[in-house]
Amino acid sequence: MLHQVTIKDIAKRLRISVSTVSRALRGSTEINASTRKLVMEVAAEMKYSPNPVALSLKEKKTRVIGVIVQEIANNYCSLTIAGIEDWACKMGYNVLITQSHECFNTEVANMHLLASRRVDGILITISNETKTLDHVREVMDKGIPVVMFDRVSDEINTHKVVVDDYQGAYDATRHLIAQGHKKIAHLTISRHLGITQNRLNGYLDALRTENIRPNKNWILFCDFNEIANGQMIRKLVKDKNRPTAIFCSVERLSMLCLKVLKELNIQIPEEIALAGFSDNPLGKYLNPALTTVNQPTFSIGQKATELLIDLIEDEIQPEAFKIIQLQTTLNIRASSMEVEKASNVEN
Amino acid sequence: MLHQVTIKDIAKRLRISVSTVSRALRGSTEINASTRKLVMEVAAEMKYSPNPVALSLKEKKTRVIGVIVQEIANNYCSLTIAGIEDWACKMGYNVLITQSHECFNTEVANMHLLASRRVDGILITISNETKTLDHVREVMDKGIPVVMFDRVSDEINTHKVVVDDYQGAYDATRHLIAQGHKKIAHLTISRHLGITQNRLNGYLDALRTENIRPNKNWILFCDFNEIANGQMIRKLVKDKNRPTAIFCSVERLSMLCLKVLKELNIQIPEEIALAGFSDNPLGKYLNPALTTVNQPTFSIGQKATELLIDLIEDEIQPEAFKIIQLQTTLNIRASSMEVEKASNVEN
DNA sequence: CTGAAAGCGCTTACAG
DNA sequence: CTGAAAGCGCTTACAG
Repeated sequence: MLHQVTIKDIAKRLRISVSTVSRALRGSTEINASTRKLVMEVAAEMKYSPNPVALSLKEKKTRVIGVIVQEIANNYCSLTIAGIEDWACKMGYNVLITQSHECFNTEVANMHLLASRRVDGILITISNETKTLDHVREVMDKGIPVVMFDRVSDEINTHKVVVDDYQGAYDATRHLIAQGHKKIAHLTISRHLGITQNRLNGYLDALRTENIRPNKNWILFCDFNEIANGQMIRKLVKDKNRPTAIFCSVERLSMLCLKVLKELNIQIPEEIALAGFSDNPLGKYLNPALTTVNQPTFSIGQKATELLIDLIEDEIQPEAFKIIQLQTTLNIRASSMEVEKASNVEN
Repeated sequence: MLHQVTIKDIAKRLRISVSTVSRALRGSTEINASTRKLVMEVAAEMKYSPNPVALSLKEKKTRVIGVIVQEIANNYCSLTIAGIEDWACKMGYNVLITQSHECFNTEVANMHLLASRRVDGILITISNETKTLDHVREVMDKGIPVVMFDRVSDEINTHKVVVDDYQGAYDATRHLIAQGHKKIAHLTISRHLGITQNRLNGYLDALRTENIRPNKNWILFCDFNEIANGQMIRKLVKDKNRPTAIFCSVERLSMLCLKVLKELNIQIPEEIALAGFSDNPLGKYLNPALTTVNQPTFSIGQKATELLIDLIEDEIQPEAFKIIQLQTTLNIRASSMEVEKASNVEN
């Protein structure tokens, strides 16, 4: 790299000390106005820009926020990241993104990486595999604030930003019931994740309101083995006593359902209706258009970042941590509508 | 932030000098093996991790790569970013992502931000609005290497990674012709972008092979005003002499076409066939499943990062810069298939 | 109002 | 083999 201009260069040029240059640049009041003007002019002329690395070393602040998500290329994640970037940028912070790829060990390694990079704070949504939270406690003990979003954990005492998973699942299930369904299956992910429990409870409570007894065989906990998942779904829908509707807790499973049902030539929604959590803007163009519970992903990112920067910059720590719960919205589309209604579908 | 342990702490604990600690940690050969062992043990015990900020200041290297994309939440961008992260991570670099939001001024500001953050190199795909490249030249003149990907510019002499836009457009258009179409429209973006020109040329040359005269009214240059774009499309397809197929140069326009055609109750592909560049994994689930030209986005990110790190780390600059051209693949689906064929469609 | 000095955490040429 | 010193770019308490 060629030489970047430093305050030393400005000082030399003006034959004054670096202290004076520094003070002039920072707008210190104890500097002679004319000196200040001179320094500013020369700085502009030489295209001086302060070296943040030097500042970081001095201040022990990097103005960098570390983020751990599952997968950048995942639509949900990238929308959240956009929200994070948005708020961070406004507040003069930069963002360092890492991915766990849903692997616990990678998540732990990322935590250490971010801490060693001396980020000012960390935003995390935990992996599917994560069951212990020592790695999170460890960085918090080092004094690095952490805010959890989306997939959070009760074991960690800090600010959290989630969507109202319970309500979202409840609304979707109530909708399926309103369409006449009583035999509703639920496809979900790791049993031990908070969002799994909350969405499951929303589903169960919705059934309960209509005195529908849940069928254990219709609640499927899936993992990341798409082939095995596909077989579970195939078994579910080929059974004599099969459900007439399926509610999926994540987009990935909705898509897999769509695929399997098409392969088996099962009509949606005539034979089996479909609804699921998803934020993909293409959802409405699917075949059939998919009924989705949408999450305010961009806002989640923004809000989590706002809370984190508060923790970073506030002298006094809050006596109580906040749990922000954002509302989901239900988008009813062809995949779950009674057939006669489906003809005048939204686009 | 609480106190993070430094080499000074280790030195104090062992009553030796920081120089010795530093050398032991770095595995210098001129250190007594037993001293070295001791230092390593204490460092591990105290959970020492070197402060990269101090190193950056000394080495004038941050091991951070800056990236400028249009929009993180855009599927194409996030896939590329995943590839960038992948390679950077392997090489021990971190990535700082910024977004131009397709705005020239923001792109320039991001360029300055990244330079002032002292990134070791920059990866950029230019905005829709970008017509002058002085901001790119400026950072390169400061000694910060730049690699361009996707939307590149002839005016800048550096490594570039692109897909074979010409061939991708050519293949898609040839396919439409093979399906019996002669009246093929082309929807594209800013006229002055390289990718626009290349895709347009691929389209035109494909028509030429069959002696089909291009119709100027069927080549639409769109911008970001979705309403105006929608009206252009509506006008196109409501015309008496309308095309029987539309080839879109970007996903956004394919989706808009889909929307407009559905609104007008025009059957796809029976009345108008559709094909377009897109990498959305949901493409095959669309209604109808969309014929797409797919780009190897992940590889683009990886390759661009590889070339950038070469520029950063190699002592001698290459005498000639490379232009890497990656191949697209055509995925033929229901939106462009002759109806009788469409019945046994892939899923 | 201005300057010399110390210090942030680390490395390394120079002495010994 | 080990240590004291200088330096990366900057800020700021201390003197004057």
